[in-house]
Amino acid sequence: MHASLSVASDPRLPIYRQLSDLLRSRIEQGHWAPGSRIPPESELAEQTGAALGTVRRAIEVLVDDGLLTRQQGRGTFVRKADFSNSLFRFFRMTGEDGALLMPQGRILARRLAPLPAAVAERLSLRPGAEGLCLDRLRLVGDKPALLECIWLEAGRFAALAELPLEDFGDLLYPLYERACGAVVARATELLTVGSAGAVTAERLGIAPGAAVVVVDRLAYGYDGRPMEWRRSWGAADKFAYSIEIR
Amino acid sequence: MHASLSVASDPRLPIYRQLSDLLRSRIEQGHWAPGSRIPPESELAEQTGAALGTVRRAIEVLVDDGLLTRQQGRGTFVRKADFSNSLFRFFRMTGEDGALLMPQGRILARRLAPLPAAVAERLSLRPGAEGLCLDRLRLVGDKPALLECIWLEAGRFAALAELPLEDFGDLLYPLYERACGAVVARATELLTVGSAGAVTAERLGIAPGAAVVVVDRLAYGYDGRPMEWRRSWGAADKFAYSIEIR
DNA sequence: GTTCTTTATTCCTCTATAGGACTAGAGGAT
DNA sequence: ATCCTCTAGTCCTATAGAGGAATAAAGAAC
Repeated sequence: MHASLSVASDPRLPIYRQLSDLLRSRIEQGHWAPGSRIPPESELAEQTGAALGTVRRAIEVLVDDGLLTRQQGRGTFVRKADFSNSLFRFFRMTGEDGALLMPQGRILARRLAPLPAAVAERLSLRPGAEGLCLDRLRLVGDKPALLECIWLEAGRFAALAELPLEDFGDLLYPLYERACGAVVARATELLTVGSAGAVTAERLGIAPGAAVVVVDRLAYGYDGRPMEWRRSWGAADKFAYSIEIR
Repeated sequence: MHASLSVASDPRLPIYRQLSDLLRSRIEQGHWAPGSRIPPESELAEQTGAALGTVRRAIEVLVDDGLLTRQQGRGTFVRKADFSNSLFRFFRMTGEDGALLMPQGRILARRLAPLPAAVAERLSLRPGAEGLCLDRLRLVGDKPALLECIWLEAGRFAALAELPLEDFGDLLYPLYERACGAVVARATELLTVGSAGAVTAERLGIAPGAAVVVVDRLAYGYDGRPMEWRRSWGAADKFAYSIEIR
């Protein structure tokens, strides 16, 4: 327990809680990089003075929270978020034959502009701060599937303002990491239903006024701070989402 | 471990897994009723010959699965599912002042009829088996919010075919339990978007052809068998659903 | 009668320890 | 080269036991 544990946690909390808070802060502050292995349980136990079982319990909390993954015989790793299939979470995007198709991403427009007030607030930036806005179309098998409007902080993502549009590739989050050192840890999404405006409809290849599902996403880094805000539109007739409740 | 554990589980599995399988089967077979307390950990440990920590681990599995809840100082209980706020999971249903309102349920129609093939399949019943169908309107503050079409197996829910429509009350699942001894343990839901037909639109008080969110729900009992199928329609402009992803 | 104390029961936290299972890599046998 | 064996490192399973915390109910004190 002692020295290393007294960092910030409430000492009235159980040791395993204090320990998991400690590990969590190490991860959030980038002390352990995403994808890397954290020290073995035995070492953590020795360092912190807690019993092995207590360390395991602390790690379990973070595994349940999705921050760590364990692999027997290999170690415990800081989890890298994987959004590669997030398109398929809500939309049925298969070809005529039912086969899964790799979605493509195409940047339609890019511009620097002051962040809209609502976006700035969600990104925890001051209103009017400079932002980078990307209009993006995602295609599945050459058919438009999703239209996206993405806002980023201009300063942190300056590299993207210069990059040729052809070099953006099909996935943005790996690009953020490569070009700007920004790693997405988690995101929240809000789903609503609306109707397509003229431009949206044209780009998606649907009738103006047709129902669309709108997904607002706020993506956070490992430091817990919001990083990207995006709004996506998809044809409602392609939408399907299943959940388990109890 | 021994005697009591050898029931069905694969003996190559860890003891805590075998134990959780055993407890699960006890619950699913109604050996321990929903809401009731299961024997204390110490007693289970003694009965099964496993160590206390192993029993706790087994119970933990079922707690994570939502079958049990623990209460320090009181005991461990078979969880009763609570669907009372499931309406609010997907729809913003507040009054003009933003206050939450208690939803009402009103049965519009009831009839005995052969189950449609698709419904019979989902309920694991033979096609053409006799079913009980309920058309139900859910209101929030006197305004129509959700239209539901519910299918049940006629035999098991015979009591509902006789009950005066006024006596159904606002919540169905407690009624199933009172009148038919059928307890809902969990459910799966599938969300899609469609447009309102003439009848649906009229009953929901929206324009014909307006977008609606369709929720198909299949509810299961503690024995793991499907019990009720229902399809709900709600105005799409009231729909909002948020999730956390990582 | 109300309030406080005590006690029994139950789940929770933590320690300590031992052996098993899985992975990766080094080194030897064929 | 390929396959096998061995070893070290790591997480996983299981045991035993001590004391803490929350609950509920019985009994004592006022």
